[in-house]
Amino acid sequence: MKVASFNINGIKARLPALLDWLKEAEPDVAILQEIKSVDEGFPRDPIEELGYQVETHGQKSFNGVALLSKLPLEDVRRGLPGDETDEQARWIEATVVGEHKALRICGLYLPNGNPAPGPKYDYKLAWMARQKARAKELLEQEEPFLMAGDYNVIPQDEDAKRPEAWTTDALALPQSRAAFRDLVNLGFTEAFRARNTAPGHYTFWDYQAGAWNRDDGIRIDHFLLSPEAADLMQDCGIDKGVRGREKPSDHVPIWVEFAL
DNA sequence: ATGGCTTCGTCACGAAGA
Repeated sequence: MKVASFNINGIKARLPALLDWLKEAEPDVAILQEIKSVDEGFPRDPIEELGYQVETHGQKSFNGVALLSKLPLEDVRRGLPGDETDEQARWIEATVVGEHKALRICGLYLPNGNPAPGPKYDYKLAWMARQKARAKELLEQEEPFLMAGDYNVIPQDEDAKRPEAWTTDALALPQSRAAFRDLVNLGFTEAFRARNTAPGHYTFWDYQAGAWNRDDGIRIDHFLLSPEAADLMQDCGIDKGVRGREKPSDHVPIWVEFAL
């Protein structure tokens, strides 16, 4: 079973690029972030025509996450628990039922947090604390589960082409990195780094300043796997080439193949 | 050396992203 995550930066602007990628990458499950659409405005039809069940958690203009699956999705849950006043659509969960086992999937779009310090950074750290609480609950099930998406965290210096440019940024501040480590250290496997320790692998290149042409990227999209999911991982990767296409998102897809 | 863009919503530009 191939599970992929892709921050598409607007479903309306990205529909052709998304459909092209789905047809060629053929993920069984695609976790989308920044759909920037309300649920009613999401173009379900062309995606359903490719054989996907579509579950969205959207809002107007900003944020918004979605799950696409060729296998049945059960127990869909929208929103990150822990703060009833939080109106930002950044979290969606569902269980995908495979041939032999089920996999709980959490799709997330973690707050950017800039400028830091400030209220947006406080929101980011509070959101990460809520994510940690939810992760603990799910780990206690001792079943395969994963949390994937745009974490808006550069875990280490080797995850940026120019780490010195990010030292005061919310994506790389020590507190952000500590919160990410704290989460991983609950017992998760960070899929990409479990298989590849080399620098120079990125998932985001800014639209500005010719970042793509200079390969001036950062690695901020991640898969965290529970022990039971990590045992099933067969391969993972980054679809870097997608960034060089017509009208691309500023992120590229990442994926994990499971023996499921 | 520096700055360079793209999206959405609503209607020419502001806000947000990272």
